[in-house]
Amino acid sequence: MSDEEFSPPNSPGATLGKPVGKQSASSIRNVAIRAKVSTSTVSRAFSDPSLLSHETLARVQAVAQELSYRPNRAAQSLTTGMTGNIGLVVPDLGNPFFPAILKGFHARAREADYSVLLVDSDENPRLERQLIRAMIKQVDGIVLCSSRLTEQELLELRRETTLVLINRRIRDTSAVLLDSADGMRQALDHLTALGHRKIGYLSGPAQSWSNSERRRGLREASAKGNLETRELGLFQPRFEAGQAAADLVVAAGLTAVIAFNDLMALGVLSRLAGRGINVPNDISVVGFDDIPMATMATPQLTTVAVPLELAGRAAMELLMEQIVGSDPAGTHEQMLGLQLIVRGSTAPPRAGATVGAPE
Amino acid sequence: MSDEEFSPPNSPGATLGKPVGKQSASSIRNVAIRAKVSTSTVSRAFSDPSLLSHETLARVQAVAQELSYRPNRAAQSLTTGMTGNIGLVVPDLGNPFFPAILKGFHARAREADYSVLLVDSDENPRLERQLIRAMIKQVDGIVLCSSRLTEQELLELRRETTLVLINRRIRDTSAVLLDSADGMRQALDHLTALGHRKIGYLSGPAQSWSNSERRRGLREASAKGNLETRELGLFQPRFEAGQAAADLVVAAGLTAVIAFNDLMALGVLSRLAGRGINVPNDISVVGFDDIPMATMATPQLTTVAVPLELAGRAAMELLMEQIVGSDPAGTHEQMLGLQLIVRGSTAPPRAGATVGAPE
DNA sequence: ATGAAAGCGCTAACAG
DNA sequence: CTGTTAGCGCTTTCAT
Repeated sequence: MSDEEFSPPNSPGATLGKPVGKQSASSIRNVAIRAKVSTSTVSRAFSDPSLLSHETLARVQAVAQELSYRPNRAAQSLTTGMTGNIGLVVPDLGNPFFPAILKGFHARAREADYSVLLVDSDENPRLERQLIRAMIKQVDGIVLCSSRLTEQELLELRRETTLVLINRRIRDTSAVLLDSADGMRQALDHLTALGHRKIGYLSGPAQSWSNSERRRGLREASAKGNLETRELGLFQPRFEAGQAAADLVVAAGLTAVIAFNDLMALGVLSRLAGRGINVPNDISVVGFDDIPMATMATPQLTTVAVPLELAGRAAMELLMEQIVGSDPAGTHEQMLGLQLIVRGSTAPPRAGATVGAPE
Repeated sequence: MSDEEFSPPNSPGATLGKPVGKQSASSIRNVAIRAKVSTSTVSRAFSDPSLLSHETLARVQAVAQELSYRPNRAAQSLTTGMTGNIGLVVPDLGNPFFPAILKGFHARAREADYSVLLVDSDENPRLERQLIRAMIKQVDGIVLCSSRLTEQELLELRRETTLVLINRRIRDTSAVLLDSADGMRQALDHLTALGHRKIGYLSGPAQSWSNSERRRGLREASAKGNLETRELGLFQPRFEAGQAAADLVVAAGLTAVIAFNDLMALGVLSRLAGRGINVPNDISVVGFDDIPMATMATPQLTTVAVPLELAGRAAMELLMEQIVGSDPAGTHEQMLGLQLIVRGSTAPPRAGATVGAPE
């Protein structure tokens, strides 16, 4: 009933326009003719050269070369059912997290001669659903980064296409997972080693698997006692949210805070600086997610590095395993480790421990 | 002769694999049958509903809805010659500059119901050429960001597809330009107003149009006298290059430096901090390119903001103008302004002018 | 080892 | 307004 699913395209350019489809310059036919073979032979020259005699193969290749012929993917796709495209859905390109994944993903895809169809869902589940539907027929598989869809919807999707999830875990579905719980453990170990006892965590989006993992890490660590943790949030994973959160951190009298991601961490830093509070001497700040160039010049910030490019590659790998692999139904999970990076002056809490203060 | 152009795909997954193309679940035919009309009618229901009687239209839509039918783009593309895809080529997704453009681009493309095929050329002209060739038949047009190709090659491309350039200018080709020369002027005005007289510019890639524009701005400003400028570089637009450049700046005894982009600027900052040099009191640093979250927490850095998302949108707009527009041959240039952003404490040079120093 | 023929899903004349 | 016909470029039996 809703006009959402059907909706004949109405925007400018929607109805594929102009160029009437007569004949294209270098079709398989032209090659066939000039090489004095049938189109089937040309086809075979590309799909399985071993089927041809050396002579014909050479001749066909020569002609193809000369006419700079390349098989038409759309036509191929019609007959084979395979598109040679794979889709990547990210919630927000503005978040540096995702281009990094995209980079690794694209690199692996290119090596395998796949094209990448990109979609930015703007953190909007409705839009995400819509865009996925729109591209599902154009791709051989889809990778969803930190999808905002319900498990229900994802399982449904899984039935219609090959699916790989990044940072999301549902049954019988391949996924690349970043070991956020362990990252949290590392961060807490670090801070407690420095003597911090009152540590806050700025919680990210509710639907975020990473976030729930980090919370799990947090709970497990505080259960071991010896430190008091405090969850703040939920926040949007944005700079501005970090700024707002900074005040809460101060009010709560925490000596250290771990932010859902670098964007927020930088926001915290900025607000703290604005209030004349020294980092890390007054408050230590740790940020998840690795945006190296964003935080590299910010030595007062400790980060938990996430191997994003690797995750992208891994996702493509998992996808291909299902698409061309021997066991299309087999699903796998791959867990990638995080790593704590301490750059410059990380400080123990002011009232705190035995170590001498830097600076 | 080079194996580069031909090369039958050899990598895993290259030869479009498995699913043999029998019949697809909900083709136009099924809809036609169930709606008791011909396929043409169904086709028309989507391409130009006004051609049908209200009754048939309603019926067809109902059935289509029910079978969740969507026209197959590959098939459409075969007959119409239009793919509904547009390609975007960026030199490096790792550079936050490009995802920002991509974001705006994607948003506009989506509104017009186009899909985005993304390509990362890794700053490698050879790869760029190759990847463009590979996708040229799959798209209705291509947007090239800061292309590393020669003018020659670009003009050739222009003959084979619809082309829009971002930050590159060649004859008879639509382009979105960012007014870097003016940005440079703003930066220099700012610095000279503060009393700086010895200002350096960390030059970016040689092929970069932005870079040559900025150099032009620099030369024009210094020609007006009253300040001594110094060009350092060329550098790769990366954090590490900024670190290296910082030492040159110090050695040259400059009081202010303008970096080709934020990444480099952050590199400079980091190195300067490492050497115990205070920014902005000892040396003022200005960075081009807007990566808001990267520099927002770095108030000691002044930046010249580049309207990236806007540029992305504009590029898509220009592209559509040619693809579906009335004047396919007409090419346009669009110049977008930059804006200087002074965040926190920008200082006059130490030995310098009349203004009181902050802090 | 190669060719002939059929058809993938769709659109575009051309009738009516 | 709607149906019929003929492909678009390619792959795939099925012959040979």
